[in-house]
Amino acid sequence: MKIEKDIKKKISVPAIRRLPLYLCFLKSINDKTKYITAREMAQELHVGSTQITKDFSYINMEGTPKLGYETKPLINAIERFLGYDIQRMCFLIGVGNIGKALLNFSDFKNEGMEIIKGFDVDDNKYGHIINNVEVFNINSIEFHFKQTPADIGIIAVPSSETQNAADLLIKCGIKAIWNFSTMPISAPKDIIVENTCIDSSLAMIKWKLNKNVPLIYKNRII
Amino acid sequence: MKIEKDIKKKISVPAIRRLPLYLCFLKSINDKTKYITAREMAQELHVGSTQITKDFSYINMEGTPKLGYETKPLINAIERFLGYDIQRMCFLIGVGNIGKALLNFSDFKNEGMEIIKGFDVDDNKYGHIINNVEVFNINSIEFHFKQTPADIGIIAVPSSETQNAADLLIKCGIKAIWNFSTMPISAPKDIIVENTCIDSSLAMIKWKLNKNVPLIYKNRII
DNA sequence: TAGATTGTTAATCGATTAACAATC
DNA sequence: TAGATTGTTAATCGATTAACAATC
Repeated sequence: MKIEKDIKKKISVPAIRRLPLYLCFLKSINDKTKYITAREMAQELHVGSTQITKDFSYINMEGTPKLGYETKPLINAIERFLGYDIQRMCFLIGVGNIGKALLNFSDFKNEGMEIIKGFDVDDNKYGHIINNVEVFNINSIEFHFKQTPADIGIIAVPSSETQNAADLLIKCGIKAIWNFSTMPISAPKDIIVENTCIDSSLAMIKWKLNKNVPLIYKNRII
Repeated sequence: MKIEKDIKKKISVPAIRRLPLYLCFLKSINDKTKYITAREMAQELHVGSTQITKDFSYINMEGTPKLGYETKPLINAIERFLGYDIQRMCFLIGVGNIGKALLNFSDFKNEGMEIIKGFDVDDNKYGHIINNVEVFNINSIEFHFKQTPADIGIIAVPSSETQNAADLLIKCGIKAIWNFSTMPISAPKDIIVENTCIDSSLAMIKWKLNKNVPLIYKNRII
C-alpha cells in the first residue's frame, strides 16, 4: 500500500515545457494574490484547468479545495523541479546575431544558467566582451574547458558548421547541447540535446496563413 | 472509389514542424545527390524512416522503390507546402536583443517573410535603421499599418508588455502573431498565434541535467 | 527474378480530457 | 450543510511505429 503511494507518476515532456509558462504567470501575480485556482489560471493562459491540476500534481504540489494553490510555494516548487536553483556553467559557440542576443539575455541567471565564455571563428571578434563575457578563438575551446568546465554548450553557428561545433563540445566533455541551428546534430546517447529551431515556428505560421483557415481543436487554435 | 482517393490525409502538427528540418538537410545535399532514400535521411537526422516516408506522403510527394525521392522536387514541394513561395510582410515590436537578432536574420526572405518595419517604446531607437529596416515609435503603428499592411506581427518585448503589444497588432488587423515572450497572449480565435518560448527549451535541459539520466525512448533521447 | 524501398493499414503508445469521487 | 475546487481514474484522442503488401 505504502509502496504504491510512493511510485511517482511520470511527468510528460509537454508538461515540462509548460512549467516555465506557469512560472512566468505566477511571478507576475505573486505580489497580488496569495492563492490561485487552476480555473483562474486556465482562463488567463488559455489551457484546460484539468491540465494545470494534473501538471501540478506531477511536481507534487497540492492545492486546497475551494482555495486553490498557494502562489509562492508553487513558484518555488516549479523552480526547484526544473533545477533553476542549481547554477550551470555554459559555453557559447557562435557570436553572431543569435549568439549576441543570448549573451544579453538577463533571465538566464534566474534560471540557473550562466554563459561564461563565447567562441567564434571570426578573429575580429576575439577579445570582445559582451555583457561581461569574453569571446575567444574557437580553436582554444578545449584549453578553456579545462580551465573552467561547463555543463551546457550553446550552438549558434550557420547550419553548415553545426556538427563541427557539436563535435568540439562533445570532445570537451559537455553534458548538454542547446542547438539553435536548423540542422540537427549527431551525439552519443548520454548527451542531452535540445533543438530550438525557429524555422519550425515560422513554418507553422506560414502554413496556417496559406491555409487561411484557423485549425481549431477543442476551442483552441493549434 | 475515385472520391475516396481524393480525400487528403490530415498532416499532423509535429510533421509540419519537421518539414524545415528535412528542407535544411535536403538543401545541404542538393548539389551532390539526385535521389535520396528515406532510410539514408533517417540515419542522418536520427528519426525513423517510416516517419519520413509518412511525412512526405502528407505533402503528396512520391518516391520510387529502390531509388528513393528526387531531392530537387522534394525541396520545391516542401517550400510550396509551407508557403515559402508567398512573401508575407511583417512588423516587429520590440527592438531589443531578440528583436535585433531577428532583424538580422537573413534566412527569413527565403522563407517568404520580410520584416518591413520595427517599433519600440524607447525614443533613442526611433529612426535607427537595422538591416534596412527603420525603427518607429510604437504609438505610430496604426498609421504605419495603413501605409504598408502586414500579415505577421512579431512580439519581442518584456513579458509585462506582451499583451499590450498583441492588442496593438490585433487592433491594426494583423493575421498572425509570433510571440517570443514567455507570457502567453489572448487573441481572437481567427488570429494565428505561435509561441516561441526559449524558456521551455532551457527548462527541458535543466530538468534533464538534474535528473542526470537520459530519457531514452525507442533509441532516441527525448 | 531477387532484393530493396515505398507507402498504407493496423497496432501501439503517449498525452489530454471528461467524469466523478474526495475534500475543504 | 451546500457549493466549489482538487485530484484521480477511465475514456478519448492524436501521433508514431510496426507489419506487410505493392512496386520498381
